[in-house]
Amino acid sequence: MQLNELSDRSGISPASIKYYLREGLLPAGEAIHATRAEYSARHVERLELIQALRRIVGLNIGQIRLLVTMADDGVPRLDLLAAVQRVVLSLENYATAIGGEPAAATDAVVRLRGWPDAPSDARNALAAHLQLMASLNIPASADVLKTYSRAADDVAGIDIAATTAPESIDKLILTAAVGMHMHSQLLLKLLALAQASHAIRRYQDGA
Amino acid sequence: MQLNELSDRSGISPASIKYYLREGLLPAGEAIHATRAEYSARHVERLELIQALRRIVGLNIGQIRLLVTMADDGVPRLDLLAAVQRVVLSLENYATAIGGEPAAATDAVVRLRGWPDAPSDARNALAAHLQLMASLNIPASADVLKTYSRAADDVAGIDIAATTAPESIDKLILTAAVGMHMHSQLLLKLLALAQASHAIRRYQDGA
DNA sequence: GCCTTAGGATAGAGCCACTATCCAACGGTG
DNA sequence: CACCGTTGGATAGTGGCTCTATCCTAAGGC
Repeated sequence: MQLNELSDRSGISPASIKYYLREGLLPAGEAIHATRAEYSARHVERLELIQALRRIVGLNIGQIRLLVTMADDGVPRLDLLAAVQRVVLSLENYATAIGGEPAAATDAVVRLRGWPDAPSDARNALAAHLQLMASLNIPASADVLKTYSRAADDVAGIDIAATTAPESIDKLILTAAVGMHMHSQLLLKLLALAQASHAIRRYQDGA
Repeated sequence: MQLNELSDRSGISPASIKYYLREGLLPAGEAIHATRAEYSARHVERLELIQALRRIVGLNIGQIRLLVTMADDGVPRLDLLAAVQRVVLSLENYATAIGGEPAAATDAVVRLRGWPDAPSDARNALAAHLQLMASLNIPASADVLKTYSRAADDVAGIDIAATTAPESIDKLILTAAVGMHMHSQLLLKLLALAQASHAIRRYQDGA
């Protein structure tokens, strides 16, 4: 198919498709000659992925490019999933190599939960975040960490089954990213409702 | 103090301060005459609030204006806190009045947790989010909701004590918004680490 | 009474994600 | 065989957002 048909099938304007081509999110079609190129179902799928990552998950062009480049380079799926986690859960804005008290608190959480003692983006991000909280005078007590980490452990335990049946790399990224995003947002919404509920109860009992 | 001193004390450029004045985030100083205005400690505090909401929490100008307008209008603190929750936890992008299955699931969660059966932004957002998930073919099972809501309930239970000692309305907004943001991000980081840990264990056991 | 400076208004910058325009080349159609 | 319409490719423009820089007028201090 040619550009116009690709546009019709994906619902994305030709101008935007050209933009994605320029930005390296969408591989070039097979050039028939100077002014014709043939696109395939793979391009439709890629556009669906791009659309979902933009509109639903809210990633920017650079983040999407990172993911699709990894996919096209054929990096191992675990690395790919780690990258998805990094961009979807905003683990990327944290410098590595945090030391001192936050690192110790992070280690304590890992031991408490019996999680494998391996370095990861998530672990760095957690340590960095604890440091940030401390610097803002919002210390996270051991009690808070205990309760939060138990909650996270419980939730992660039932989440993990979701990453199955990847027909294609693009589909894998799509389901992983969208699923991760929606589940984290679900937890946040529930947290909001729980907070509101506790606040109501508290003010009613107090009044 | 005058504009330049306000700028020095807050670390915000005079141009930006003028911008905040124009946008209605910062009340005008007391006009001495046509070309002089006197600013007070209240303005410094307000600028700190604006800065924190922008840089740390990541709110945009419109969201900040909403909060400070409410504060200046003297709305009840509970309403103010609800508004803070709405913008910090992104409850605002959801239309109200969701019905059908998602609303039923939401009601079930409320009953299960023994939360007060009152309408709220959080409740609407939850129902809307469940609807969105269903439409994306990522249904949230009763099991998921049970585990997630228990986690949220636990976390909210220890969070609620944080909202104390508000010396001023601006400080109340600041601590509430920053605290809410940092705690929700903390939970997300822990969730990321938990997910990564479960994934590692799973792949190690499987391999 | 003059010169520096504050305040206020307006316009511009820089980033992002598109979107519209322009142009040369080619293929289908008559 | 010639021509019109469309395609692909490059480039420039748009709109929203958050500032930032410039300009001008009116005062206060010396």
